[in-house]
Amino acid sequence: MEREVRVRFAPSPTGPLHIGGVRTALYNYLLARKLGGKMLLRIEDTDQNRFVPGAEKYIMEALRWAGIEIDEGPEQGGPHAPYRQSERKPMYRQYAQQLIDSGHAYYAFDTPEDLDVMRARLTAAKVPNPQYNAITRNQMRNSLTLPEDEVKELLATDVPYVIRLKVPRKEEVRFQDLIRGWVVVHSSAIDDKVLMKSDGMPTYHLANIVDDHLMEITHVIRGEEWLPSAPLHVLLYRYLSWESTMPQFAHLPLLLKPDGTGKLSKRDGDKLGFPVFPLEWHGQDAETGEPTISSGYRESGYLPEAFINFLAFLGWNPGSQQELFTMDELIESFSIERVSKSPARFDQNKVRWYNEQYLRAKPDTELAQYLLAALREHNIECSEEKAVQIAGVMKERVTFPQDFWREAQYFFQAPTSYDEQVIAKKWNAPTAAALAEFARELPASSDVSPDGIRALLTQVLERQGIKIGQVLQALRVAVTGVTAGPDLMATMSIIGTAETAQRIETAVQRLPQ
RNA sequence: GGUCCGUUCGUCUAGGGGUUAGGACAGUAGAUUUUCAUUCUACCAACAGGGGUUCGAUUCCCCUACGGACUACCA
Repeated sequence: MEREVRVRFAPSPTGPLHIGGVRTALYNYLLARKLGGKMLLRIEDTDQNRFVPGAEKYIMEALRWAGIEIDEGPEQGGPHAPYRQSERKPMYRQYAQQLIDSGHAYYAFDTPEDLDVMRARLTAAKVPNPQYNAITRNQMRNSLTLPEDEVKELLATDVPYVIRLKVPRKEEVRFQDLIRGWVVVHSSAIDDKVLMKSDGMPTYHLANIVDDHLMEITHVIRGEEWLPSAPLHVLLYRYLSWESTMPQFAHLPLLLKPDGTGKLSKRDGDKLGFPVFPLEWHGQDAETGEPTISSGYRESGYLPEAFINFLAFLGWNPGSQQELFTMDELIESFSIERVSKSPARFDQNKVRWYNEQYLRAKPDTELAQYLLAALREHNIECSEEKAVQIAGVMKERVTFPQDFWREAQYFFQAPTSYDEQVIAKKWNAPTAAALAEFARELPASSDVSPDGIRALLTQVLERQGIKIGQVLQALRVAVTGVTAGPDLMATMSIIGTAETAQRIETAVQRLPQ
């Protein structure tokens, strides 16, 4: 019987999610939806030392903003609750015990100092890969080397100990990665990983295998940084006798810093010149403890659709020439086989381009709301109708929602200064005279449409014997103060004939001829 | 150092034993526009190197180089 597809996104709440994490979540989500399965969110908080308050909430909010819906998780619950590993603590012990009973794991009583000494000794002896393994475990203090009685005694006391996996000395471990094909690693390259820490918490390796099994996960889609430890996970499935239902693995290519040196990390914050986080993050400096703010895509004005579309294409493509995809289209077209193997760099230009595309596709009435919100903040009255008109003429010229207000202020405020270059070149007595006459007649004009205003202007200029091209730049600067903007006739029409006339008169008075 | 993964225009990528190696972003030029932007058109620009296999390799294999990940009682 075909198993229901179940995938999980399993972040550790040690800070904000960065865009690489969002992409991992996205690919998991796309696969789940594509195959009619379930998307789980599991919080991997087994390291109590690295707990960061607010991180879990941030992760959930970021996913929600991005449009990645969770079917089972800490918030929504589900048949395999709880979905926080710290709350599942009692469940892991028995599996570690099972491994000990079957001879695949053992107790180790070495102190951190013992381990340091061991590593130092191996390094001094020029051992290529100092690790706790099939060879070195014989020289350490563990249930393999100590007499049985002593082990029992130690366990009965409160001497701290860990449980380690007994990795075979010589064995090829292989698995098939959905993206990379067969991956083979020799067991000698894997060390005797700690499964249970001395604080009673499982490590990632144990917890993730146990939870994936219990939660009936069918596909593990995670970052490439997990590739080297995947064989270890295969070994765990085998020793726990779960190999027949072991999930399929897919290791995603990393997201690199734009200069190509190293993977993107959350510590990059704002250092790269673009946000690495979906949402703004309020944290604190690791050394000084000072509060810090890292910018986010949401606050920078990126639309989630654009952000997601861009992110989906970082390491995946549909094989067609289509660039713009809604979430539903992404789901429809997604396949894990088309994820590329090689790492990708973030391209700021392209995210911006995506944002412009999605912004322009929105109806004017919706875009007008961005402007209206900014106007309210500045205590400026504006009818919805007027805001819709402005949005309509401005939409081709903006990248972010906040650009509407920034670029369109002259619709509400008369210019306080005028572009000097245009004035020097285009402002002269005949022009001023013609514009003055235009301004005198404009308020009485019955047709206030762009075409009507144009007709009046043409009429006035004809009387004066001036060509329209000679005065338009001057007129624009007189009305708006700046040289660039949407169609001037439409601009004047939106500003209103009375206000436009007044602005022209002001300019005629103030500017030298 | 060791293990593993990767390498097509500046960037994201398509392709795949015989192609004018395709698209998108960026860049450049032109057209449109009263301006700027948009839009349109064109241009620029890539198979890391060396060996094989083959009639023929950018494509398959090997080596080298380069890049990256991992190498914790972190995930």
